[in-house]
Amino acid sequence: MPLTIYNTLTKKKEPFETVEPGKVRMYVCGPTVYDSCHIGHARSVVIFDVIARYLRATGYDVTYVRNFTDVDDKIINRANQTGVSSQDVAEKYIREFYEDMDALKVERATLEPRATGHIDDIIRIVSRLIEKGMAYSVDGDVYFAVEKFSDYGKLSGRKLEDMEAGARVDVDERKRNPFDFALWKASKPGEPEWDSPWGKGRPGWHIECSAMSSSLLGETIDIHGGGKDLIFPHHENEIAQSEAAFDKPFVRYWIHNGFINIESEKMSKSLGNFLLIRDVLKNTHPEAIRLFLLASHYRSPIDYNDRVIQDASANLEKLYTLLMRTDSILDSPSRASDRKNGEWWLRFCDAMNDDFNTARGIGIVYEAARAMNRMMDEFPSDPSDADKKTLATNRCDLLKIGSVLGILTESPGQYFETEKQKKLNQSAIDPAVIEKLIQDRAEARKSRNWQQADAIRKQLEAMQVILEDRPDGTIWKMTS
RNA sequence: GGCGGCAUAGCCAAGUGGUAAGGCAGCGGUCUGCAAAACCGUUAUUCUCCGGUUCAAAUCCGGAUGCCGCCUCCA
Repeated sequence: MPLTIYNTLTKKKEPFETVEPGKVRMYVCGPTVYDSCHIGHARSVVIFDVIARYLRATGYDVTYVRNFTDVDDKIINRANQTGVSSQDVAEKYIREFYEDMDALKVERATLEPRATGHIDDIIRIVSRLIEKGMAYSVDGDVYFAVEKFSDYGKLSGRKLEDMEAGARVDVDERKRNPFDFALWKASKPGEPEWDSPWGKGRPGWHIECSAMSSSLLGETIDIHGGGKDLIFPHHENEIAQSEAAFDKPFVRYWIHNGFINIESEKMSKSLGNFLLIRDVLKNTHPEAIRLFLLASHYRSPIDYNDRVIQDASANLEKLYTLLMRTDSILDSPSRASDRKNGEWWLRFCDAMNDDFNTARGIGIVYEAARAMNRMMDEFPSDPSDADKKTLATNRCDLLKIGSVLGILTESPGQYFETEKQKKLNQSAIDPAVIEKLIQDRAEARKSRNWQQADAIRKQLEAMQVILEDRPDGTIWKMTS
């Protein structure tokens, strides 16, 4: 099955055909850098990270642009509140964004431009829109005239006449239509500003994306993505600006991800339930967060709560347990060396080709895991080379899928060690005490003193320590 | 008021015309000195409800109920 993508513009799944065969040009709206990133940002960034990885894994040459909007009212407000410059605010949160996304194992985009790096492009487009009569300037501000763009509303499915003028829009006498939006804003004293044909000022919201997208990727691009909330007005306005300026379709496929609720409630500042990525990372493995984010379809709303995070964590552990087991059987755990596309990879691609159905893809991962465990259960104590080869091929598929989802990137040993360490730090139990008890138990077992051995097991259980007796010795894990 | 979405087992979640993936939890079993891990079996005659179309519907159409989102520079 060829790749199909649900296009917000047409409200249908469509076969994916790029402007230039084999090449994908995609642009995803990055953050306005005025505050720390929350779990909702993580969802959007991780989803498009996976989309880019998948397109590359299936042979596309992908140019992925994710911007930073680093000049904006919210940044200026933040700067005024905290008494630092807008640039400092932006720098701080760009730095945080990278810290958070690196921790979540998000790959860097091909290009990560900043709005302030494209002021010339912005001015050029705004001038052009004025020349074409699609925009007008008033007192140093420039507005886009929505009535001049006949397709206005085609993305969000709204009609200007339906949008009850003035209902929830500030009435501004200087605007010809209440939905006209600012392309350029005259600066007030102390605000960031650039010279322009309309006087000193700064870009309005939407225009920076049109500028960066067209200058870095071209006037028609393949994919433009972002959160659902951006459909209106942000993306609607981007279409208006870009298509009015260039007279070409702006974007072929619009992709929008759904939102995250917290305990069934919308995240909002007023409810105080904004979950920052850095806080979630304190207690949850980054790959478990990715697993949680990808376990539902990207357009569905999802709920964040302890239960689903525990599920994701348990599932991740299950997969690393499997990898550890395969590695104990395989002499040299082949990595990308065995590049053959096995059954699991092909089935995974089938799922992903259906509008990036990661939920189904993850289901296939678990099926593969079960099949591999079963295979190993049935192995003789000294498995043949043919057995090992089959296992290695399966393992290779699993890791290849993992490299698209951004999971299973650690060695199992490393994974279990860091998880253990993290839980130990939280529980304040001395590992030396645990090791000592395990030794005592080993001796009790040697002398077949089962009562003593079980007593120690119980004692350790009370300390959140679970024992696992293996042929080559006893290992231990911390619970939750 | 306008636009849109969702409703599948105790929980999470795929499935958009051909007879209900997967995960968690539960129960029974294999393995184990006991466990753990792993595996096997089992758990929705049925997809919010009512009509309709069809040889065939969780899937399409109409209606009802419930929940949610956007229309405020929120991912």
